[in-house]
Amino acid sequence: MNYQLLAERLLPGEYPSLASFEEKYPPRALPKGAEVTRLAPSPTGFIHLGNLFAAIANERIAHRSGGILYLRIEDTDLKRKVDGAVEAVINALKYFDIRFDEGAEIGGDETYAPWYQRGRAEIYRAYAKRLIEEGRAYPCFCTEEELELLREEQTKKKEITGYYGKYAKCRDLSEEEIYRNLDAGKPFVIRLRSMGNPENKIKFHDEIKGEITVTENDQDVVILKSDGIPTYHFAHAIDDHLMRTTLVIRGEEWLASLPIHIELFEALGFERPRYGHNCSLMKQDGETRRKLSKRKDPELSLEFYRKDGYFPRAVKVYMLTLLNSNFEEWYLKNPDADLNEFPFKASKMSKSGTLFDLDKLSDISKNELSKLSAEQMAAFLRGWAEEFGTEAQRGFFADEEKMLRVLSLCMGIGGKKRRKDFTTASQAMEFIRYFFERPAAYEELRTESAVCARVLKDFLARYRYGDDAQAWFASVKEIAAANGFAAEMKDYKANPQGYRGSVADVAEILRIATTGKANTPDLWTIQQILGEAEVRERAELALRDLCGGEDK
RNA sequence: GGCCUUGUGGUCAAGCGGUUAAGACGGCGCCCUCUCACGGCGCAAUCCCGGGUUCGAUUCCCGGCAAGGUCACCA
Repeated sequence: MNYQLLAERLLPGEYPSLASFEEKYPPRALPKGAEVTRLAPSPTGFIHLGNLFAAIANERIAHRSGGILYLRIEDTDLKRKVDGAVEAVINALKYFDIRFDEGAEIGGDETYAPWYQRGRAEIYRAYAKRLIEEGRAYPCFCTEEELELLREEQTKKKEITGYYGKYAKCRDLSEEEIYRNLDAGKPFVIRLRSMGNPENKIKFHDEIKGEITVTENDQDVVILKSDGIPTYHFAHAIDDHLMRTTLVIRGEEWLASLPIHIELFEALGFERPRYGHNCSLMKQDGETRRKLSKRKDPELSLEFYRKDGYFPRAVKVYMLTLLNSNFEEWYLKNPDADLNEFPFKASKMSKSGTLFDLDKLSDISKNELSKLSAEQMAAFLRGWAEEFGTEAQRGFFADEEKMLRVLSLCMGIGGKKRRKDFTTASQAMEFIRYFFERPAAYEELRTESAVCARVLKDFLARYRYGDDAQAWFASVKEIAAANGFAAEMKDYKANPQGYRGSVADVAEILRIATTGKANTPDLWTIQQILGEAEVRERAELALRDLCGGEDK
């Protein structure tokens, strides 16, 4: 068979020589050891935790080594295209401090452009043409229906499904048959003529998993679809070679197609990049666990974290602790270090799927947020409120000075110990709400309401706004004593039967009256922030609404 | 079903022939001048199973089992 002629018939016209591509996209002039990594999403615009997970690994490895991280868009499937998706991806990642050096919509060095695969059609076809000329690729005229039938037949016979060996009908079509089909105008795809044998096992070094064995590929995979656009596999081999990628960190789901890629690189005569296949994020689903799915699991979406107001650095720290097992220890020792100083290593990446743990994330969030100054916290909350908060919540920021005092109190700024009350912006806004709105409801009291009423009346009679914390608490003790409560905790503990309760119960009454809640930071400070008139007002209100206005 | 990967407390995990089998999150208990938060102390809880190899296996080998991934003209 004259492959030369066939190639010309299949992909007519002049294509740039393969050598010219090598020239146009030369090896990168980077210092030794510098890694070139990439992110290659399809333009659905949906970027999720799994993407972020891989993105952080790629970014860290590239930049730790003095290399390059670039963004390539795999838009070979039109069905997946969504407008504005690329910008969405870039912005979402920027939020987590992941920046590209070059790539689609990035600017930077354009030597290796175009970054959209649709813009590289000529390149793929040129290589496909060469493969046809060499007899390593051939046209296939099978329809999708035929392939479907084949699959059913194979399944029924319990044989391996796919287009290979004796099942590859078009692999050995005669020259005559090929041209007859072509003349009839039948659509065709280009398939690789695989030379592999699945009996052969290949040892392979994976940067994350270590030594693994893979089976040789024997599938005559499609490399060019009937519209002349390459499949992922073919585009991957060509792009990562021409863009001079040194290390491909990608999801574990690609491990199964590694044999195809190995054969493709070999057929094309390219040196392979190194690979690292990282585990996926899992979720507990009843008895079993499964890969986080974008349809079922809202927490997979990055949007979920933005809406809830998770602090970006916290999410990043959490990802890092999952990504590198020694990160947590390092971070404990260097709590204030720049995250980029951590010596990230692909070999420290986990081999097995990890269950996503919201509790852990919350804990990290509390710690991260507690490191902020009141000003930083206010800025973070305001940013969140402007985008996701209610009108009322935005109103909290009207009095900036008050907001700063509130945050300082809730974060323990100025005290001996930092408080850690906040996990997310939405939770924090709810937490500080009583500073800005009167209680709409009261948490349950341990003390009967008639007694509460007396305590509140006493409080109203004795409250002096000018009292310092000590004097204030002394008067709370007096109120306690006057109403049959133990003024000293020790006394109460020594003789619980002898009292109606302790000063703690009295404090609870006052706390719930002024905030509606049983648990808050220091009450005296809260009252200082609220102001005398407001404190009295709330006590009166509580007397009426909480205690039914009971007198005596 | 074939192939590949993975199997240490509830979760993330150190460990890589001899350890009281780290640490973190979560849970529980106690302490900490009024609650909460913070902090401190403590408790419970783990080497998937079965065979080998070895004086000795969580660690090495084999075989099971389980979980996950993948088998498209999607990436």
